Order: sequence, then structure tokens, then C-alpha cells
Amino acid sequence: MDRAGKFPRLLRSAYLAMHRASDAHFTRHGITADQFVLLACLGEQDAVTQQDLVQRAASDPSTIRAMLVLLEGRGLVIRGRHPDDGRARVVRLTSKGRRLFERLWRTSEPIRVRLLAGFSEQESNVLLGFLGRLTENANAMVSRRRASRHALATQEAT
Amino acid sequence: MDRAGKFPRLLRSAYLAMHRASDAHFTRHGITADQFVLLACLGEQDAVTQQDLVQRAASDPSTIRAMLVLLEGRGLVIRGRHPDDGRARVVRLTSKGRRLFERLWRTSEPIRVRLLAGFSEQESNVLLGFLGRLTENANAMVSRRRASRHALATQEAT
DNA sequence: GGGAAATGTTGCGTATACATTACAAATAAC
DNA sequence: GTTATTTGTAATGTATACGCAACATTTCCC
Repeated sequence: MDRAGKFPRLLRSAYLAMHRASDAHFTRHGITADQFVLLACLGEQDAVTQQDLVQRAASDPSTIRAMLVLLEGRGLVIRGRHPDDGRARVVRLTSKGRRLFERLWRTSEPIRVRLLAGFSEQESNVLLGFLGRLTENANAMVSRRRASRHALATQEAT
Repeated sequence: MDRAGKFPRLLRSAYLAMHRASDAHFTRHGITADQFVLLACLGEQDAVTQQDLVQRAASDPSTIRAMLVLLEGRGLVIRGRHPDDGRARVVRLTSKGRRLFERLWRTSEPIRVRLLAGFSEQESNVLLGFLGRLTENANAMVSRRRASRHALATQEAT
């Protein structure tokens, strides 16, 4: 049980260390590590709404919007209007954005390799499974909270 | 090898989800999840320099200072002068800060438990080991970079 | 179809992460 | 001992993370 006490800080240090290492690489190419995450999301499936990006990038609407505004200013993405939904926007990579993403995806390969240095194939798979389960556990907490808060608000409104 | 490609985003989503869940809890008690990390560092060993906290909290000097200024403003920590080193400061928990930390440590226990829900004792240990190795791998990248940059700067200076 | 609820986005405010620069004190080099 | 280097902190600026409220549009329900 003492183990559980140290876990959050270890997850924190692992993530922040990875982020620093990534950022050090991407910054030399003009973007941030977080912006690269967005480009990668758009590289997988283009022409999605900002809301989709919120899910894919595990972020929130305000942050996604701010990042997209910056990326649009650099000519890497375009935020068009959704044809069927007047509220939504459709985000696409520009050709410049796609070229940058594909180049950075290649040049960042060594980072991903070194990050998992010493991990066997099996260990990597176990780790990925663990991280998925952790994400689900954590998301269950916040969505339950939101759900109950929503239920409360609805209840109060009646 | 395709596994490695998905890993960074999974680590990102796991950390951010944990951070959101934690923050939702601590915010209701007046502090942020990150501030709690600092209190926890001070709870383990009091009267340390800001530089020590940089190491323990896996952060950087600017961030630590900004957080400490806020915590000091709320009367949770005191930043005194180091007796032997005129540059350094010695940070301590106030009694108010210690009481808050101990209370929040107890009330946040369910979060840590739920986060690891479904993980066996053995799995938790494996996970902790993995996170430690990841942190080392990532830190090795940035410190090597800094070391080489330093070597370069020194070289250029001569 | 008209009002209520839900949804996608935007704007604003605060806290973090971090680079960079500046500054003062301590340490090393000679 | 004086200079050069290192080191702890401070100050500034940009980018993120996120809560919250405002807004417009869409969907739901009757």
C-alpha cells in the first residue's frame, strides 16, 4: 500500500521527463511537443472537428483552440466551417503541415526508441496495457464526478 | 515497433487523466494538485532549498519559485534565508501547511486506490519499476543534451 | 413549429512548464 | 587575494491545462 503512495509522483516524473526530452527535439524544428501531438492526431485522420481533437489529444476545448490558432497562424492547419453543423469547425492539415509532420515523425523515431530502451517487446506491451488501464481508471473518476454534478444540476433545475 | 509509436500519447493521456482527477479533488480544498506535490515533498523532508525541491518535484527553478510564492502567500510555507549560503533559501512547511498536507494526504487516499484499481500487488510493483526506467531513459536524453551543449559552449569559449 | 436542453466553440482568468536572462553569492583557479 | 566560473534565485515571456461563462446552433420534445 505504500507503493500506491509513490505512484502518482512517479507517473508525473516519467511524463514530464518524456515531455522535456520531446520538447527539446521539436523546439529545434519550430514547434512544441504538444503541437506535434495535434499534428499527429490530424495526420492519422484529417478533417475532424475540434471536439474530435479534444478526445484524441486527451485535452480540453480551450487548449485545443488556442493551439490550433497558433498552428493556423504558422500555416500548418486550416480551420474551416463544418458543412452540416454551423457550430463546428473542420480542421485539416495544410500540405505544409503534413510535410512537417511526416518529417518530424521520422526524425523523432530515435526519441521513442530511446525512451523504451531496455524494454523487451513483451514489457512494452505490458506497459501499454497498464497505461491504458490507468487512463480508464482516472477518466472514470472525472466522468463520474461530471455525471453526478450534471445529475445534481438537472435535479436542482426541476 | 508500431507499439512504440503509440506509447508517448498513452503516457500523456494517463498522466493528464490522473492530473485532472487529482486536481478535481484538491481544488475543492483550496489548492492545486501540483501544489500538493510540493507540500508532499516538504512533508517528507522539511527545511530544504528550492533547488532540492526542483529535484524532488521533477520540475524547474522558475516553476518551483512561482509555486512557492503562491503557497507562501497562503501561509502554507515559509521561505527563509539559508544560514550558510546567502544565495539559497530554506523552505519549510508552516504548521498550517503541515496540517493541510496531512489532512489532504488522508482524504486523497481513495484517489490513489482507485487509480490502481484492478492492479494486483505484483502488477503495481512492475508498473512502478517501468515508470522508474522510463524516467531514467528520458532524463538521460536531456542531461546528455545539456552536457553536450555545455561542452560545446565551453569549447567555443576557449 | 416553438421552447428547452444539449452541443461546439470562444473568451477570460489562473496556475504550470520551461527557456532565457539577470543578479548576487559562493567556489575555483591562478 | 583577485579574477573567472559556477550556482541559487529572481524576473520575464510564451505555450499549455483547464475551469467557467457566454454564444450560437442544433436537436429534442411536446
